Parts: sequence; C-alpha cells; structure tokens
Amino acid sequence: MFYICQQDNPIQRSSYMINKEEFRKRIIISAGQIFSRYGFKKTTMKEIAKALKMGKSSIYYYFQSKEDIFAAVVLHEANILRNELTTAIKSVESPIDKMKNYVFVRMKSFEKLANYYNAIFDKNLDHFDFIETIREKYDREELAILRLILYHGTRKKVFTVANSEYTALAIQTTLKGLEVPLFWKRKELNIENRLEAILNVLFNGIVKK
Amino acid sequence: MFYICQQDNPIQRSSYMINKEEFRKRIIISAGQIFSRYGFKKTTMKEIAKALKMGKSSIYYYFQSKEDIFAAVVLHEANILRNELTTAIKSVESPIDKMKNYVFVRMKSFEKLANYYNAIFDKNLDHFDFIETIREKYDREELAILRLILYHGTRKKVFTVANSEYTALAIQTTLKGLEVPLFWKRKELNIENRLEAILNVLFNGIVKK
DNA sequence: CGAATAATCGACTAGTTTATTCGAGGATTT
DNA sequence: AAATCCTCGAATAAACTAGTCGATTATTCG
Repeated sequence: MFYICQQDNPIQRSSYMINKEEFRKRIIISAGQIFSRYGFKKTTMKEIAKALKMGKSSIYYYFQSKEDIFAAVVLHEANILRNELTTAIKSVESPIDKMKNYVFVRMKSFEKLANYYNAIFDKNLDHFDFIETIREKYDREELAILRLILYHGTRKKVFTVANSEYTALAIQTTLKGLEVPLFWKRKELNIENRLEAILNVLFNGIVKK
Repeated sequence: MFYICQQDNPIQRSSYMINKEEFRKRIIISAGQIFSRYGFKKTTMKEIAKALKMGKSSIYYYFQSKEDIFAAVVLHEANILRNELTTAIKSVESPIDKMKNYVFVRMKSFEKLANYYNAIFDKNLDHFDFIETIREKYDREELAILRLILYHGTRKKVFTVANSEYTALAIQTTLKGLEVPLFWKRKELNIENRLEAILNVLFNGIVKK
C-alpha cells in the first residue's frame, strides 16, 4: 500500500563507509531542522555545516548539492509522516477515532511542511518538480487510507457511505482546503477549532443515526 | 516610572503627511512580523516591500535604511511589551498572582524577541548597540516593577523579604538565566514547566508561613 | 487650469554573499 | 607504504541585496 518514498538499501557495503550512511542521515536531520525554519532559499550551506561542526566543503562529500540535501530531507519527512499516520490510526479501534487521529496528525504535520512549500513558491525552481511527484503519490496513498477507514467504518456499521471512493475524495478535498490558510497565514489562528468543526460536520453527515 | 521608549509626538503636521505616520506604522508592523520570523539579516527589503505591496524603493521614502526600520520595530515591540506587562499585573490583586503574571508575560514575550537577538549575534553589527541601550533601560525598569510587586506583597503580609532591592535583583537574575535556553535552543522544550518550578521555589522561599 | 509638493517606482550599481569546485593534506585501512 | 576515505581552506563565478537617482504619477491648493 505504501509505495512512496522507498529507500534503496544496497546490501553491499565496504567496511570503509560504515559511517557514511550514518553521516548522511545526520546531515539530513540537521539540515531538515534549518530548512523547516527558514525555508530552502534562506538556508545556507554554511549554516548547515556549522550546525554539524564541519567545514562547508565537507558536506559535498556526502551530497552533490544543496538541492540534493533538500530532496533527501523532504523524502525523510515524508517517511516520518507516513509512520506517524499509520501508528496514529492503528492506536485506536473505533473508526471515528481512526478518522479523527488521521486528520489531526495529518494537519499537524502539514504545518511543518508548509515551510518547505513557502520556500519553493519563492522562485522558478523548475528543478523541484520531484516534490510534485511526491505529492501526487502521497495523494493516492492518502486516498487509499481514507477509503480503508471508511470501508472499515461501514462494515462496523458506524459509517454509512454510498461510495467510499468518492467520499474519500470529498474528505481529501476538504483537508486540502484546510491547508491553504496554513500556507499563507503566519498567525496560527483557529486551525484546531476549524478542524474540530469540520470533523463534527463530517461525522454528523456520516454517522448512522 | 516608564522612562524608556518615549515616542516623539511632534504636534505640527502639514495636511500632506496625514497618512505618513500611519504608513510608517504599517511598515513597522509588517516588517516586525518578518523580522521576528527570519531575523534581521535574512529579511530582505524586497520582502518587506512585497508584504506591503509597494515598490522596494518606496520604503526608503519612509525610512532611511533597513537598520532604521529594525530600530523602529524593536522600539515598537518594547512599547507593546511594556503595556502587556502593566495590564498583566494590574489585572489581578494578590501579589502572588501579580508576580506570576509578570513572569509569564515576560517570558512569553521574550520568546519572540529571541529571534531579534539571534539575528544580531550573527555578525559584526557594531551599529546595534542601541539595543543594548534599550536593554539596559529595560533592566532598570524591570527592577523597579519587581521591587514594587515585592513591596506591596510585603505590606500585605504575603511576602517576607529582607531587602526588596536585592531580592528583586535575584529574581531578575533567575529570569535572565531562563532566557538563555530560549536563545540557543530551537526545541520549544519544557520552558513552561521550568517556569512553574521556578515560581514554586520562589514563592516557597518567600511566602510567609 | 497649473504649479508645487507628495509619493511611487523601475532601473542601476557597488559591494557582499553563496553554492560549488579543487587540490592538498591528514587519517585509516589493507 | 600504498590506497582509499575524509576534511577543509582557498578560490570563483554567479546571484543577491541595500541603497541611489531621476523620471513619473497622484494630490493638494491657489
């Protein structure tokens, strides 16, 4: 089901590069923090290097370019999001709670991701269509999860939906609508409240009476 | 008592520049948001102008330089902080609550101000000693407030302090110590909890038994 | 109207920053 | 000792940025 963000794990590994992957990961995490704070453009290689206590040039031993690091960071974050989502819906039984958890975790994560997007809207960045690719894959994946939640809910006689596919699409659209203010507003206003309200409407239109 | 951040209010005002001060204020507020997010150096004039939907050069009609805007922003924020502090301690009667409110509001505001400081530690910035001046004045002011709270608390037989001046100094030192992690850490960790703990210790060492 | 002042903006510049390269040298394994 | 791994300072070309200037448009007022 989760077919995005597959990491390549080459088995062969010379004894030399024992720490290399380790170091790449350390760079990804460190850079990710800075990227998420300042965005792509405002983050400098010097900062990344300094945070890792390395020489600026040393980073180029592990990554080819700044964009490469950025891509790795986005992939990494996507993996984390995926894990958070699955554990969030596994952690509860009732379909309503599953849906609630999913929506909350998703929106919380997107608040962080918003910074990446802000960074990208800045300029040309034709090179960054790989993010669109990830996004598309993620959309498909999300749709599958939503459909599954709806399906289980229906089987448990908690939800009553005519067509789980189209209902899932509708929910996804709503969530995307909720993303917009996250991107454009700095004020962390009533997102939680709005979420609550939307969930309320959603359930009252869905829950079998 | 509040002798910092006095704004000059020249009465004379030609009919032309009715909106000029208004506009300056708008710039200050808008720029303040960006500065607080990205710091001084990472904020560009282009961004400030764009946020105001103006040409970059138009800003120079209202301010002489980027540093000038920054100075105005800091002054403005200091005024806001002052107001918040006074209303916070006026809003309650009991000395303990006054102290609690003061400390909480202070620390909350400093979280925002931390970004300015981060921006300044970045480079030479010899020009920014005016911030140190503000800081010094603010320190004196803070000491006066603390002493007043302590004094009233003592008169109400809630506090028992030997020397309000030195006690105020001790409290101020503690609060400054609490600022440090705000400056250097990005993780928004247990500040609130630590504050609570410190307040607890403070009161249990101060409150008359 | 028309002149004077207010306000805006595009184009330009000089100085700075930044991502990236390169090669030399230290460290570690074989 | 040779080979491979890793680090870093110095150099650079391209991009960016704060600030300037003159031209232009809007607004006020006689």
